[in-house]
Amino acid sequence: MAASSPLRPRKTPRQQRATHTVEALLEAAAQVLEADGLHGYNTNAVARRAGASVGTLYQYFPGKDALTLALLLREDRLFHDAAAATVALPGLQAALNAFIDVAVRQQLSRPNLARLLDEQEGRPEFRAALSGKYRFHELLAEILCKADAPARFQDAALRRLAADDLLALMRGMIDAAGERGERDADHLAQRIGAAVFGYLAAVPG
Amino acid sequence: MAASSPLRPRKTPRQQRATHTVEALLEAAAQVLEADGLHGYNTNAVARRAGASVGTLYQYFPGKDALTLALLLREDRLFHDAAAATVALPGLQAALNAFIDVAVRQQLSRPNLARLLDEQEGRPEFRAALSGKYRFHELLAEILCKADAPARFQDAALRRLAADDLLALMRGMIDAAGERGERDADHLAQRIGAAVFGYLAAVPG
Amino acid sequence: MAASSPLRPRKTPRQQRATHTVEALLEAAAQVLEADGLHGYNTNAVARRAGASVGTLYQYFPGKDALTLALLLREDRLFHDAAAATVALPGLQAALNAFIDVAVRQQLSRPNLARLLDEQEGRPEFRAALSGKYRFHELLAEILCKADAPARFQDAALRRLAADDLLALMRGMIDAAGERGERDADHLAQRIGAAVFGYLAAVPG
Amino acid sequence: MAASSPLRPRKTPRQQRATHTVEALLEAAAQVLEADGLHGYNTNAVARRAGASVGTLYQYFPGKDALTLALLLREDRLFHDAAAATVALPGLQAALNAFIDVAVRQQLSRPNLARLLDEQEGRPEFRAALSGKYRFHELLAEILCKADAPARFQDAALRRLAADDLLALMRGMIDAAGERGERDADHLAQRIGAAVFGYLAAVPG
DNA sequence: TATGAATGAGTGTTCATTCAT
DNA sequence: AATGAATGAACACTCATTCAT
Repeated sequence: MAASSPLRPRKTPRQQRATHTVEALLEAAAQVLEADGLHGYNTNAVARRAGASVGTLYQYFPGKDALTLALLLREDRLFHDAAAATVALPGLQAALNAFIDVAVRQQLSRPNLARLLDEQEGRPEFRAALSGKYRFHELLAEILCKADAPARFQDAALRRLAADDLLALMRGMIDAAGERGERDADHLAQRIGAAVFGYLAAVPG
Repeated sequence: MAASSPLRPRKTPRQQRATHTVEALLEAAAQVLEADGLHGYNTNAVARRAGASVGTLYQYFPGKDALTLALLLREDRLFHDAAAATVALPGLQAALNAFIDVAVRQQLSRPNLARLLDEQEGRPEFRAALSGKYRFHELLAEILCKADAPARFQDAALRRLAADDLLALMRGMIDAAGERGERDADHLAQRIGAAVFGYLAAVPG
Repeated sequence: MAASSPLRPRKTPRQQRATHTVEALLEAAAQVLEADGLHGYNTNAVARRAGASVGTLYQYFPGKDALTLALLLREDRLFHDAAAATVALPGLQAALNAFIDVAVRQQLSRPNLARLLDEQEGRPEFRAALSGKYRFHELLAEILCKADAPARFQDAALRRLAADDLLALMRGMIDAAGERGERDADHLAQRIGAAVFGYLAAVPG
Repeated sequence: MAASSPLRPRKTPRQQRATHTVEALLEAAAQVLEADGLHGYNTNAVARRAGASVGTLYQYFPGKDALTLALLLREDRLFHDAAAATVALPGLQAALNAFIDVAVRQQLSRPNLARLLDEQEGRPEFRAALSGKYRFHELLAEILCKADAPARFQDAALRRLAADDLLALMRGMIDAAGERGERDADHLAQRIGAAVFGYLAAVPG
């Protein structure tokens, strides 16, 4: 199952030790990004912080971008799993509020990491690799399908657009809040809720 | 009194030719960022596209960051000037809608540039240099002071927070729309309006 | 008395399984060189193709050079054994033609491998290890001693020089033919024969 | 005229200083190959020996291979120019002897360099770039057209094959002689002549 | 002053080799 | 003995910056 794409992980670790190493590398990458930003994010620094050598890093990742992508996917999966649980909540409002809450807490926990990864997601190299994964849009869209959602969101295209807008809106507000050093997740979630529900009520169909 | 800060332009061009060169360099920087992204943004490429030499670039800018900052300030000023005109419009709704419109049109004209500069604005090196300039927050805050705005925005802290939130929300939505290739500025502005006015109506005071 | 030279095989395999492993490694090395050239020739690739691990490779060979040398010796021995049989043939012409034929067939069977090994033979690290082995010169020189050979090859120095020249001439022509993709061994052998016999007839004594 | 192929020189030097630098880099590459072999041939070593920095090397050559190719072309051109002058000599024998002489002297002057470059010429990356250049075959073929050459070389295919064979034969003999440390160019040329004229007289048509 | 050649620290990546399991 | 994970020195290459002309 190992692949030779420049972005796919090089080999699936078979021994337990190897699994630990991969985990350590991803966590180190996250820490370096959070602490030192893109500027300090280089393969040697990541390996060092992971307590490994560069060579080890390259055993599992065919290049720096592959490491970044793996980290992106890891964070996205964390968010996706938590967000998926909110979809089932009864009622549009409860589900959306929970969704917002999950997003806020995830992004505020390591604000710099979250922001930098958001930026990385925009890179053309990653678009293809990310397009099929963790579709937050679809989770949101599913929420917008709920019985008590405005009727016009029965339209799939509109729903999709709304999901995109809301995700972007949330990301923008959370990233900015993180950059300002905000820590009060509840307050931020409330304000985001105001924008989100306002959007849903008023967006032209 | 001319300064030697690593971010301040090296010399204020007094001759017309010099002004022209600086303009060409900034425009070249903008074009490179728009077309090739951060990846292709290097001093040699900028100088080449400007029809100048690297040496010339360094005559006017003490370093790459100073060039980036100058570009940031240029774009910010363009936006600021257009946005400032909207503040005087009568009524909260008219002013805000105009403000949104200005923001959408500016950012959609060169979506990649806008997004990349947004990212750059977050860099610590630039925070100090940008903090005193072009305060979009204050423009927005001024709009929120209007007679027909919700009374709770008389509170300066709340107003400031709302302005921050709204700017972030707008940026998030416009950047994402630009990344998706959206071109219909009016439609985007309408959707942003929905979120903005919803936020203002519902944000907890 | 087993040695720890960096070129001598680490241990003489006594068990059959070990012999088999060593064979597999050598054959894998040959295949990698033939298919991927020097560029693809690395210990991990060789081990993988042999169905073994790098660790195993290093159990039998103290280093990459030792592996290369062993391969060189294996190929040389193959050639030597076949060539030695030609020496006994009656008459200079028959013997020489047979010798040429053997050389052509051996080198054309895996032209890239042959060429790359020829190049490796020149490396200083290998000179000493190869100098005492498989002396093709001596086989050729023996042929040049035959009764019907030109009388001036009674001189040992001249004979030795001629043997060197002829081997070099043959290698050069076969390598080039292999590189061009020639497959007709007989035709090539004929042309080589023309040069070889011409040389013997005319070389100044 | 600057190119973006990975093998074409990056920019044509315009200032005199730059021309000197390029010359120095090529000469340094030649010296490193001659003295330290492929093992010591790396871009930093070449730059250092040229009294330049790596960066300078990469201003003129887009990569190590491009440097190697440029050196190959330089050496080939030297040989080609000298060899071309021999074609006009009257008579097959005089021309061929002169050709051999030129080849021997060129290759013996820096035997290791000559051999290593011969090896490099075989690399697939270079085949295309070299195929249209300096066609020694054609020079030799021209010589084989002379009035006093065997009539069967009127056939173009046969002539081409003979030229290939003779070049290969010469290279093989000279490289081997160089490796053995031979210095007597005249003697070597005589022996090569024996093989060459023997080939021409006896090669099957 | 403008040019563009030169610099070299920094970074990504490879691969021969070692060693814990 | 065999495995394959880990190591790290070595090397290719970039690019912000300097400086001779």
